[in-house]
Amino acid sequence: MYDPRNVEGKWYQFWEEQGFFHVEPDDPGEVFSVVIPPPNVTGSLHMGHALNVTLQDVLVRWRRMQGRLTVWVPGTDHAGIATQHVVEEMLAREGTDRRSLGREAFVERVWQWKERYGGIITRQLRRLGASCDWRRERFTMDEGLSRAVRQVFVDLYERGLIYQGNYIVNWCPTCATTLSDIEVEHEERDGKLYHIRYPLLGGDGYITVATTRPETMLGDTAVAVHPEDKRYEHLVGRYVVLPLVNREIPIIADDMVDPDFGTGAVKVTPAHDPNDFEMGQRHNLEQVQVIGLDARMTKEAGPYAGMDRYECRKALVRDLEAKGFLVKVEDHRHAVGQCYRCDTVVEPLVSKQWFVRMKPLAAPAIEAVKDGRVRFVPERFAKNYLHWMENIRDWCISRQLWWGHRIPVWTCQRCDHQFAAADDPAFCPNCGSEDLEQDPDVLDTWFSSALWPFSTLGWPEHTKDLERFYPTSVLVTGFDIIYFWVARMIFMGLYFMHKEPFRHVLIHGLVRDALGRKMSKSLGNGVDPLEVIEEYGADALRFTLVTGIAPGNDTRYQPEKVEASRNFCNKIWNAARFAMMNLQDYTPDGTDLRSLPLNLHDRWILSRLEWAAAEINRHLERFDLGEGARTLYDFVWSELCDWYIELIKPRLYGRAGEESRCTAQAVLWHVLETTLRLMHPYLPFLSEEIWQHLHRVTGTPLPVPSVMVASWPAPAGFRDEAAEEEMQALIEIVRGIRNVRAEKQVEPGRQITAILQAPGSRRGMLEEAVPYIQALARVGAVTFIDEAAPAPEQAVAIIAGGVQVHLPLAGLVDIEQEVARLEKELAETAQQLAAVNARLNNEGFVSKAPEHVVQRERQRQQELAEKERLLRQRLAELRS
RNA sequence: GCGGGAUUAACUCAACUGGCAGAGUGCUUCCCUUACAAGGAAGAAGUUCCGGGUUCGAGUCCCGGGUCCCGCACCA
Repeated sequence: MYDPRNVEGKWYQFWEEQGFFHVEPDDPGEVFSVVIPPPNVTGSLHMGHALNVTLQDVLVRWRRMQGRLTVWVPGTDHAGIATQHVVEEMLAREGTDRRSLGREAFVERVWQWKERYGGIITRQLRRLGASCDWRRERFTMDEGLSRAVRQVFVDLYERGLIYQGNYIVNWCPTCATTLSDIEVEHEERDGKLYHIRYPLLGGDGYITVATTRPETMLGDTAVAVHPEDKRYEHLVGRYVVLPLVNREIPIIADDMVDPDFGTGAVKVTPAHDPNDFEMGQRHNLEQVQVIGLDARMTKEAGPYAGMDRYECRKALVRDLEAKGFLVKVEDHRHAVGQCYRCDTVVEPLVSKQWFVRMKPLAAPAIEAVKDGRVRFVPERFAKNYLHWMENIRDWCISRQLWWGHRIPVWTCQRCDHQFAAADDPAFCPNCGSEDLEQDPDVLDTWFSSALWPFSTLGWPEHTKDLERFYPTSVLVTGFDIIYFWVARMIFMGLYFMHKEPFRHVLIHGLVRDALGRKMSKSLGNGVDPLEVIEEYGADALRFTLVTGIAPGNDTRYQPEKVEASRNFCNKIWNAARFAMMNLQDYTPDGTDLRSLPLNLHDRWILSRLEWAAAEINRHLERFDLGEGARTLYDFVWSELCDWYIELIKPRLYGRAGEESRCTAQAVLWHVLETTLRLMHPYLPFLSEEIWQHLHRVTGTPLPVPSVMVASWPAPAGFRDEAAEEEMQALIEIVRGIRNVRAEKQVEPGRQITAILQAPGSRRGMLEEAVPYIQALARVGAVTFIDEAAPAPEQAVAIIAGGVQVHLPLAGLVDIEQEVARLEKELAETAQQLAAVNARLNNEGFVSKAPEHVVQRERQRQQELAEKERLLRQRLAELRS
């Protein structure tokens, strides 16, 4: 039984020590380069990583074997909020917090933490077999990448593409920082719609507004209606008195108001709602901030000051009701924005933040995808990308955190001059003062990861790596970060490198649990890949993750699937053991296999192997890793193991003479060795273990030190259609006999006799195959009779592969049963034949279908007609 | 509201440019046959969600509908 535990670690260490993962930019060859989506330093490997990394590793190992100059750049992301949280929690356990530590000391603690735990995930990637070039490992906060971040910031700042402004942003009160638009998740929730009466100034009536957030009314600075709304036309321009607050605010008309929603009149709170903010700008409305950074009411909220926003809502509604302003409260389902990190309801508020002006950056990034310089696989994701890019808003990049790239902007405390600088400045370039203050905020983590494809290669230095490996060949990532990351890499890459950062984006789905649920900490349904590796091996996990997946689609993790993969590994292991047992006295001597007296099944397996190799290659080219895996599986199990190995057993045991034995050995060696290379991208450890053994056992010097640097199988002209057709017939005959044995319940050990009636075209093949039919179908004597001869008595007839096989089974043959069986088969055959005939008699089909399709149908027609003829003949004999 | 997926054997999923609907698991029967019981042999199992259409031919393309899922959106 194969035990991966004793195998995997050893080979990974060997590969890494031998430097097989590493290449130099000066090395020759067409480039295949990949950058890993950097996992969070705080993270540990989950199934999503495992899938993502396996896909990359399969592609990388395959291309490397193909001879491409292949580099896979690994690294980790500093993950601002997540990492800061982790360290803050640690501090909390120590009974302290970051504020008592102070900024510098806190950042120092985070670095310590990173040094200590940051390596966990990269070690886990090694366990999976990831063939990353670890000498190129980077971290988004290391010196080089920080330099790149500063350079980019300064550049964009100086070109006016980064600006600072007072705008409405998303604020997470728990994380105490702003969030970009995409970091806010909208979730439908049951809420209430409050209808509140706002009295007109002058006391001659009122206007009723509807809101889901009554507490924000304290910050209302207008009421808006649609300009064409007849109901309110006469009120536009008048004022209302804000209840409880007694502020006089105008009634304005704005297109944004939907007359059909609520009462058609909307309260406007420019300081706490993005739409209201815009409306406020259009109408020059005052902003009154009534909710603070701590999600408590500010002093602007008067009597409500200090209350939490939800407490305030309750109190306010009570007061409105008491004073008769509340008209009604309706149930209302609406989307509430929540922080993607901590699920806290986000508070929109106005503050001074840094933004990236997106329109000019987005335009080329849209073009690059539209004209196919960047291709999404599957293509449909391009649509999402384009839609988002085309409707993009400016990107809020400042975060009120301490862990991250600090914004490289300084303000002179003497002359107020503000400037960005790549290097920490000693004095103000304007007035020379040394009294400078740096902006306290840090950048959105995604700002640095947006640079990843070129910053990891050395930018802003003009390195050889950058020149050789950029643009990268393919980016492999999940659909969930297309906006966060992929889109941003594309515009940054185009802007700073003038070239798209990658040619293909391979998108994969989520790994869900066995019930189809998202794996999550709160559900506790996550499966730890490391535990799976411990139990089943990395190869089994890898194979599981890539089998049966289609690009972009989610997959479910089911333990049975890993078992199936583990079994596959074991199957290969046992087949290899068998092969090696029988190859101990064999050493490949470079003889061309074609010069050997090849048997039918030799030619067949060589042909099938070559077909499988071409097929796997084709699937990999198309990023169809799942189909490639399936092809490999089917070839190894259903062809190599089930048939070829069984067929050569008599030969290997010397029953067909020494020459036949040597030939079988030569073919077996070749097929196994080639198959190991074919499987290596999927099953790196197992293939290496066997490949090394195989060479040692057969005393073959290694052509290269490892299968991972061996060459990818290339076509060698072994395709043989005739052999495949004949072998197919032989398989059908063997199966036919086995089937009859099972149906007639012939004892497994009992040998039976077979009498063959075959056309001349099959005669040679069958005569050669006699010993194999005997071995595989447990047949004793095999005799041939003339095609025209009458069928033997008391025999069951099988019509398969264009051949009649008679099995005399005295005592087991019931004529009536036999007639019934053959009639059933005849009916099926006749039906199939009728369908084929109908197709071929159809003028349209013959004239319009491609030649090879018509040809195949003709072939089939012939076979079916022959089968039908033989069945009828046999039935007639039985009935006479 | 707009967009996108999914829908195929009991379960989980494949099926490239339209060309004989396939695997794995499970199920039934038999077998410890000198690589492998994590195995071998044989077998049962399908209205490809429904209804139209295009086509010689549709799981695949088009139109309409059902169910489930996911994005995006300024319904306060």
